[in-house]
Amino acid sequence: MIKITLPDGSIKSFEAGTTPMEVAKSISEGLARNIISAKFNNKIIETSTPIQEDGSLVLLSFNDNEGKKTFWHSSAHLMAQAILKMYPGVKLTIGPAVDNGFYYDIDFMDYKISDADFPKIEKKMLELARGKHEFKLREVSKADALSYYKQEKNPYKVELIENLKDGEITFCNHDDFTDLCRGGHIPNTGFIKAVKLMSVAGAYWRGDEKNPQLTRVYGVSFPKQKQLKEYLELLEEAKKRDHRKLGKELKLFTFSQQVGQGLPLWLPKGAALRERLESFLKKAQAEAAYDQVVTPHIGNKDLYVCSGHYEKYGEDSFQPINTPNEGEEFLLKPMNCPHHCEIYKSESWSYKDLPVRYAEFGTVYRYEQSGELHGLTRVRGFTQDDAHIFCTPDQLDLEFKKVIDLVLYVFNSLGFEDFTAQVSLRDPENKTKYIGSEENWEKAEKAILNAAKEKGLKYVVETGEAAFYGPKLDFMVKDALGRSWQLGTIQVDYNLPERFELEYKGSDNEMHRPVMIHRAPFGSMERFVAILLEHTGGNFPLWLTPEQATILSISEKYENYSKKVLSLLKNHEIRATFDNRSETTGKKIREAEMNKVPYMIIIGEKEEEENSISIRKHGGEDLGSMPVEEFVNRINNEVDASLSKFRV
RNA sequence: GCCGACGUAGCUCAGGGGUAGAGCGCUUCCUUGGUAAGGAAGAGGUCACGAGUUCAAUUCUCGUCGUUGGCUCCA
Repeated sequence: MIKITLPDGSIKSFEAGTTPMEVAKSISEGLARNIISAKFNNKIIETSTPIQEDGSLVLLSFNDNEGKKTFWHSSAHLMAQAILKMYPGVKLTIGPAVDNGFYYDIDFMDYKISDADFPKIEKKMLELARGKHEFKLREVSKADALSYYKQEKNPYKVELIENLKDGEITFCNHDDFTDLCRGGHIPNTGFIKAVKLMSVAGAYWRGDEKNPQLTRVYGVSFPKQKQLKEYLELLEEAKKRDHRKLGKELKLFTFSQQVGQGLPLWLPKGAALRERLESFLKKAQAEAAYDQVVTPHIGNKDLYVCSGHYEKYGEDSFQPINTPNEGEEFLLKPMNCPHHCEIYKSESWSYKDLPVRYAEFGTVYRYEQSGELHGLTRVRGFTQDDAHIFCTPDQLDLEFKKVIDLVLYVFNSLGFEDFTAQVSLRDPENKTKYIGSEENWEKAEKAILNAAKEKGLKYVVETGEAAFYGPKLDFMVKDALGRSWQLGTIQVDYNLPERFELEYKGSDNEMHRPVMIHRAPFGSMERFVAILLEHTGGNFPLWLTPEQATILSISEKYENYSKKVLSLLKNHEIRATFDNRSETTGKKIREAEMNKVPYMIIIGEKEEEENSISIRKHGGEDLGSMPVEEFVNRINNEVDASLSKFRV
């Protein structure tokens, strides 16, 4: 007999060789119908895998993340089977589950495939799925595995097998289909009731561009048709929130081929919104004793040679600007930090002066690969809400915490509630590739971990993910649709102070090297606005939104009174407009709704007589009529409630 | 940069070897209206650009540029 520990802590005895499915049946038939795989001692196994020893067992359904993964991985097998039947001779490579489904990388040889072929592949998959073919995992010897794939003329699988150990190689069969696979499958293909192929894309064998290019087919599948429908609706919703679409509709920004790809043009509304964000942060930074600096958009190439950026990124950057002076070269600024280092160097410092905090909304230019450009989230010219803090190693701890406070303040003010942090530390196995003393790294890593803990951040630690010049803390926010985005970053840097030979005089009358902190709560203004757009769906917080209120007059007769109201609002610094076109009220309301204006002010005969205004909120709520003063107070209160002052 | 898809009016998109359509927007006129589209008329396009095939190309082929989904990259 073996003892199985279930997630609720209960321990049950079973005969050795019992399968997870039998365990499920012993609990309830309903459970047995729903489980699609299992996890035994933290290893994913099939529901039919006999268990031979004591251990803990988790039964997985499609609702569990790991269950989903096995479901999607199994679907990849099914897709491969369908594709192999329709395109005989294609070479399969790998077919894993990913966060939103699965893919299979296939060498299609001479076949061409496009999304027009998807419906018939989907049909074939469902047809095959209905056969309820069991997924059967079996061990094969390395020699047999190799000879099987050599005979199949599949060099990719052969390469994969060559890197595996004999005795650890398993094949998975279902129906007439065989695949190299380590396992973790659903019981049979019949569970797959809905499939949708999403896209084809090129992908290199093993992710290396020197290798042959394969065709990656992405798909998603579900146990119920209804779930597929819901998923597709979610995608539709995401599409509606796409910042590129909203940016166009709300007239925030645009691009022009004439100007150049990846170079955003901010339209008046977008520019004003961005400035509002900037002054919001400037105010907080002033409170936190940052000094604003301004540096030029270009710098002598030697500056970036000194910083090391030229060596590392020069090749892929905008090419140097030459001048009539022989040998003189300038670069478009790819980073603000070298400039700030030079500002630091312009005077001598005592430990009593530190920390020094230089902040700049610095526009930088990077020649991102053309295929990587994407709306405002990946561009070639963007403005960082950059700042560099020069401090003594002893001040690092406190400074880091202060930066976290600032980042949290920014997130709170903008309604990002669901975020996580990632602490990136050194690779303990390979400490030689990092610059800076052991002692300082220890200090910095401890400082970050302490700060994260003390500030109550939800964080994960990634060892080996630190930059060569220092550890860092990145913030990932989730938008309204649960998608994760990296925003703010705080990085410790030992490298630049070294390269620029930055110094301060310590209390011991000796010169010492300061530590630098790079930080950007927004990351970049472009990226941040994009994410904010997707997060809010274009319904910005009142303090930020381009148009807080719009006056809709019932007819031209009320134009004078409307204008009077408009100027009253403007006197109170409320961003209001007046729609005095000769359109019906219904139409004006519809357009204001689509432009996502938070408050609509309706003015007609009644309002003019009463010397009041009627308010409709975005979304349809009728707030009735009120004096202008009351409305002004309402707006101010709402802004104040969402936007607290930053205090250190 | 690489692979696939796409590029038609300011915007969203239909069409298709015989040289172009809708809705919205815009202009003018009528209408003066009460909480998500009032009516009419009009202007607006070398069908991304360049070459090729063809009697004829916006349509087919190739190339370029751009957009887009991925891959690789991201100071």
